[in-house]
Amino acid sequence: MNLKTLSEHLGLSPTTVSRALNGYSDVARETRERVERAASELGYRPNANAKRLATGRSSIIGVSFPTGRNMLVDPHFIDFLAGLSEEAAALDHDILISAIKDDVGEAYKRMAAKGTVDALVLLGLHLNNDVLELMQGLKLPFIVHGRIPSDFAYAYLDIDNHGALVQATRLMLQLGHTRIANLDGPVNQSFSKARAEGWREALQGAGITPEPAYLRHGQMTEENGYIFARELMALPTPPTALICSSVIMASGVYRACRELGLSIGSDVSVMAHDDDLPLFYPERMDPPLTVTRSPIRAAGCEMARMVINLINGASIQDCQQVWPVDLIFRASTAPPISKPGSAVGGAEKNS
Amino acid sequence: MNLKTLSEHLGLSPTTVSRALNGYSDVARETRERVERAASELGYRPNANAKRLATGRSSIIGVSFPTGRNMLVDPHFIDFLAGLSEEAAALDHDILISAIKDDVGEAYKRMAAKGTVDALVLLGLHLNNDVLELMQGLKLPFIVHGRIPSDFAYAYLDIDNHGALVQATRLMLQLGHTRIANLDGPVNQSFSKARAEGWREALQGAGITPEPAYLRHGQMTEENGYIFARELMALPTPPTALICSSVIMASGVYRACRELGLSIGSDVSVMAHDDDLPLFYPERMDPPLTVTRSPIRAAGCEMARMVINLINGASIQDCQQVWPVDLIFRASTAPPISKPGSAVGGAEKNS
DNA sequence: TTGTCAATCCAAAGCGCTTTGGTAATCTGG
DNA sequence: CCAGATTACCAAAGCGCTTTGGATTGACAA
Repeated sequence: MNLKTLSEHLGLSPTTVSRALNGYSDVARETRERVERAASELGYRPNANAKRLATGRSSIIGVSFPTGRNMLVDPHFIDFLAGLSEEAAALDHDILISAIKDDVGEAYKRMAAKGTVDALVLLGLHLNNDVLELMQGLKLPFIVHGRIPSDFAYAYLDIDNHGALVQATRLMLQLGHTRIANLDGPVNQSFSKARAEGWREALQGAGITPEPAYLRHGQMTEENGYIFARELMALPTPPTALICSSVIMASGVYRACRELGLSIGSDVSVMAHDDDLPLFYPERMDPPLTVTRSPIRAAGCEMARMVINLINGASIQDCQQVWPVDLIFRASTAPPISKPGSAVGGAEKNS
Repeated sequence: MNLKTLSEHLGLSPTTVSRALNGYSDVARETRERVERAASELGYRPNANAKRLATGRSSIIGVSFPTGRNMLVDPHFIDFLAGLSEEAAALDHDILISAIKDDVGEAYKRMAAKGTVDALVLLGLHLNNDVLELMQGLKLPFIVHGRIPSDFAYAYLDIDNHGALVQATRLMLQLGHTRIANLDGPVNQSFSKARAEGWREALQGAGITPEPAYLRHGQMTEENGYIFARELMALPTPPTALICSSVIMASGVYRACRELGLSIGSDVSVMAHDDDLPLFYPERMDPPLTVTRSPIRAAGCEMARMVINLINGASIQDCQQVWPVDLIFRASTAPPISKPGSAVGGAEKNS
């Protein structure tokens, strides 16, 4: 059942049927209704590829992620993808995921030239990445999750990672901590850098020199949380507060503390950034985990809307958002205990 | 840069250029090489939509999952998707994920008629689902992850869930357990049913009547593992062996046992099915978890290959696989302790 | 020399849709 | 009653590719 046979069936021209189905005003209401009825009765669906060829639009938005295998097993990415695809579906768009193996630039060029997708959602961009320059040269609209420094204006959605760490660090400071560690994400990711800077600034604002050994970078896994916590607590002067980049990491920290016999919320304070991942519930942890919070799934939803706006001609300036994060206080953070014998720093302040 | 301008540039007809690029034999080797060189130098990429319209093939395989939100947050699904997309990319196919909201049948019909995808990969099918009958009516090739009873032959890949539970139950029996619980998946899923039947048969084979209270169905979450374990252990005659449908569930069981002061591997034996999920490592659990094992990611890879074969005309009979599972014995399973005072059943047999 | 055949190449007809640039009929107001 | 608007429809020209069904050439055997 294609347009031609449907139009013959109706005794109309393909033009009129097409225009009726696409909501043009130059077709009589009565005719439109007749066409719509026939189309649904006969189960007519316009051939997507013909439509795409004729219009030059595919209603498919591509999601690309550079690192191949690693990305798809990261719950952060997945939850983001869930939000994106859900909202895209609601707006009649499909999501095409393409696992890029090696040459990212080449893959983007290919996608742009092939015309399979109307726009690209870029994820997990590294710092000092030339991908933005490359995309600028292509005609394909794109939006980035996160921000990286660039001479160009581009569409993005990011959360306020810098502000999150400022808030988190200040909270620890207000509780009286001075030895505050930052268990950060991978060193080459922009969000990690923003977090590190927020941490540094908040400390310096309180007159404390950031201790380099208290800043650790790595993939946000349970494993790394565990390793970092063990290493930090083995320092001659261990931190009393640990700020983690993810709840997953924090769960590794909890495990390390349990092994070391450290009581979280008294011996050591722990907090993390909570992306609201489906399998990790900070409020159910023992003790409940203090977090800065911003659901990554919601970011996916919003980015679907934004990228579709972009396709429809919205200006780049209208497609730039930075989301603030909430600070949710729970039992994993408390004033430090001044242990006799290891009294370094102290709790001069009270919150 | 399209075919026409490229062919003008070369002083050849579009026909010849097209045929050269697509490897037809009726073009001189020298010409072909000249065309290929020019194409890569000028960065020519055939327009995907024009190609699709002309050939009727899209090289896109659709993945559909009925349950909307729940699915994308399930690590099992994600890891499967990772394998699928990786292998599909290697075979020059893209993956299109469409989150279906409400009417599944309608959505499939739409996909089939639109021609966006060459085939569909069906996941998470419920028992007594009419989706197979529906797909049979469509011309779109499809393959199912799992098996559900049907009058038709259809392509599928499944693991031997029945055999897995037979193996697991027999292991527990050989260790001397007689009160063996099955913490199964959702009741309306075919794999859960197969597992329940395997459990039942293995017990009956040993002359033991399956105790209905020992069979629990539910989503394979940590939460449910915890709840089921608490409930089972609160029975007047609690089981001494727990077989879980997933490592995730088992981690909930571990938590429950810790709380109850039960020592896993002596007070109670625990095992699970291991899909080889990236964030759940049974060998690192404490104690290491005995499992039946079959990487779900590998299933995704293989299904990509199978569905592409199917598109290329392979017979349905050649696209049916059932994978055996490995049994990996670790410290979480051991002979039961005959507690004085609650001696019900016993360890008559030795392995 | 002539017919045959393989080797190369190409014109033109789609694939199924949208969109441009109309035409014909009907409706206005003067 | 007529010029100009308005309304409702449609023919035909693409979109950029593949594929069918030749056409052309030169080699080779008869």
